[in-house]
Amino acid sequence: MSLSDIPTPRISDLARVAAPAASHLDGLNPEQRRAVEAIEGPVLVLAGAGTGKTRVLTSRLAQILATGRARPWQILAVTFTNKAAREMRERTTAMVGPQAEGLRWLGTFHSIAAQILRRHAELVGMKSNFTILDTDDQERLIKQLLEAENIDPKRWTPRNFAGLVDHWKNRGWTPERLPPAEGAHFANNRGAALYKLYQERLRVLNACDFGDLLLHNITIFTANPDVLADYHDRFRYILVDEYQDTNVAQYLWLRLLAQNRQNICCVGDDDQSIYGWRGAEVDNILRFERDFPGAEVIRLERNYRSTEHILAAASGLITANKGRLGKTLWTEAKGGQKVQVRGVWDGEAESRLVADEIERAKRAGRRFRDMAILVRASFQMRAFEERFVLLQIPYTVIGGPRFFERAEIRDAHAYLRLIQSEDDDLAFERIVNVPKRGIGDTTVSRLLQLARGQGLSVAVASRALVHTDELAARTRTALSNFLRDLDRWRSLRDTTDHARLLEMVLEESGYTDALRLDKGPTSQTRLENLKELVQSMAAFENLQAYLEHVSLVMDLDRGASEDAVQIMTLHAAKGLEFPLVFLPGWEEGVFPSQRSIDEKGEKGLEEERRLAYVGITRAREDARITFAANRQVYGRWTSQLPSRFVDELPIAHVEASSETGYYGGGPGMQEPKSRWDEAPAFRSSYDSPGWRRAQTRGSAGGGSRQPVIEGDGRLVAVSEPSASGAYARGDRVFHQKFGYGFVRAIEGNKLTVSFDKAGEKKVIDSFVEKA
DNA sequence: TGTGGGCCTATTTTT
DNA sequence: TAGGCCCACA
Repeated sequence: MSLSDIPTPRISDLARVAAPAASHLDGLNPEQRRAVEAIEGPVLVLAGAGTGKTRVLTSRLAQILATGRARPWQILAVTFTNKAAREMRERTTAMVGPQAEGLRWLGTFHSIAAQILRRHAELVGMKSNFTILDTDDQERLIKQLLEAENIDPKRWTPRNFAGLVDHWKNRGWTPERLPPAEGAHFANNRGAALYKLYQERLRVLNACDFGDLLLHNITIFTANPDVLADYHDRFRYILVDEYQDTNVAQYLWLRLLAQNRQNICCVGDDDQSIYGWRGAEVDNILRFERDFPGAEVIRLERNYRSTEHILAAASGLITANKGRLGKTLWTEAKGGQKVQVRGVWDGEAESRLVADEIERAKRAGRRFRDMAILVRASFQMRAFEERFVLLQIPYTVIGGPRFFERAEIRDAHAYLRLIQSEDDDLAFERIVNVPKRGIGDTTVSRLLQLARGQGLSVAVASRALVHTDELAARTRTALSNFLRDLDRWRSLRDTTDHARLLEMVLEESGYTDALRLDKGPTSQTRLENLKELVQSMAAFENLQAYLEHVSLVMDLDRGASEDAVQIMTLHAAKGLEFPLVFLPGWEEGVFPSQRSIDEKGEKGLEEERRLAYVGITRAREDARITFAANRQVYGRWTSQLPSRFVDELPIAHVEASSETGYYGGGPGMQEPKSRWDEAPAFRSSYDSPGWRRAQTRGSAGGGSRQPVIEGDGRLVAVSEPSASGAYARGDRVFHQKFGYGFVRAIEGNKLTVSFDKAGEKKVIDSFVEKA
């Protein structure tokens, strides 16, 4: 949520802001005010998109503090992202002043759970300086485990297993509590045993993964009532953001903490639950009232973001979902632009259209940064990027490979981790031979073996080994040099500034030299990334604090404030808003994603629909949906049907038009129905809802009936044998993609056409028309 | 220890 | 189509 959730202040409001008295209540609408003032007892705030959710949360914090019900450190306020936590802190500070600094239990689920776990680590057999593994470490650890257990890593990938473990932990299942059927999912019923082994390895490494943070908390609370009672005493009020995204483990954690005082306030929107695939349980929000009897449910339905048509279009779409708590958003911003829906010939035409409109909007005075392109999947981004580069439209891709996940950053962190804790085997393995120092895989696996056998960490085992004749002389020297360097760096740790220390390490280890010598195209960027890393460290007190930060805060606030069009996935767009939003790729299979439907059926489809809802509601003034008849996916041309979501938009709030539109795809392809420049032609698509078409397609006989054309226009799979014979050799024809040409040969429904510009191509007859 | 070729796989990803 | 990964080979 952003500042614009707040209704635009009037002059009178501004005057009032100056007065300190209870200003956090000013300008709230009645429902918001109720949500802020209902402090005691369980409260569920159903906050629709753009209804001022963050405002309510922060005002509520302010209210609790202002009424003296609790001191800042007696409030637990949890969010999912660091960004949300930061924003809540900032906005609360703006309301109540420095008092907000004391909100030491305001943070993400994971960071708060980590703090709690550090205090009681010994209760689950860990030391309080445990390492938090990220997914990469996790997968490498699992890989070793699977290798040791002789499990075919091709058939059963580490990633698979990591995913399963994550899923189990999200559901609150420790190895002991894992339902027997679950273990059967991996490596012929060995899942449960492997899970146990994995947890044992973690314990030996004094490490835990993200899922463990919550899970260990739950174990501690359940097994130690006194500890839990201590937190009951401490946390007088609990606030939860984005409650619809909580998984079972988070839910259990919250319930344990809230069970005594019942002062829990959860804010969320069931219609914006889009993380089911990551373990989020919409059920948590749906059954809040059962879990917390006597809970007050408050609906925020007044939207301050979007115009009437946008809101109505989104609301209409989402009504197709079952099992909603139900909200009806309304706004005072009447009128405005209808949601535009356009069909285009292919992905290229789509990017061309969007780029054109962006340029037009820019000329009309809109800033680039006020426009966003929200895609379902990142492969859709490329077409836009290419087009933008060509036209020199500035853009930024939000998300994508993240800073802390880059190899060079992780290498640097591995050095730091190893300096911080000698026992960090994963860090040791990562950089023992990076840069190359002649300690090959053979040596490393021998070290590992030795360490395992003696129950030592690899570093300690190595230390012993360099004094024996076990290793070849050259390897031994290399290893002992490496250990010596490590010792030296470690001895400097407490006296040297940590940023400076990293600089030294990178230089002295030869890491930067190796990069400088590397002629690869990315080495320059990587050096710059490292430089940036060193700079970012300055903000932290010491190495320990820094490392804690990077393991939990995988985002670096990097100034992306230039005026550029924003490209991102729909997921990444949640919580954001833009005056003008483009929603491309509304095609069956792309959006809704085929895979979601295949894997989760109706549930998956509903989540996709919520994603569509999130997409539309990001727009303040203007939402523009497009779908293409043809698209290149993984190098093959496929033809697409318009998304069923297009059909589900209430027609009164939609404006359908087409420039190059070609309603291509399924049965409709049979007759060269050509263009449908006029809206009426488009409307006919509403008469036969997309889903019905999709079903027809699915059941209309074996196999794919979609025409699939190779990149060169060669047909590899045809739909119906269509009305050919309409063409003869020498006919002049027009093709949407290739332009004008003459028919050279006819083979069933395939025409060989010599195009004026594009040369000779084979095309399906229904893709051309007589010129 | 480095490299080239063949093979495989392809959503979404708060921590 | 394209990028990543593994293995074989030098």
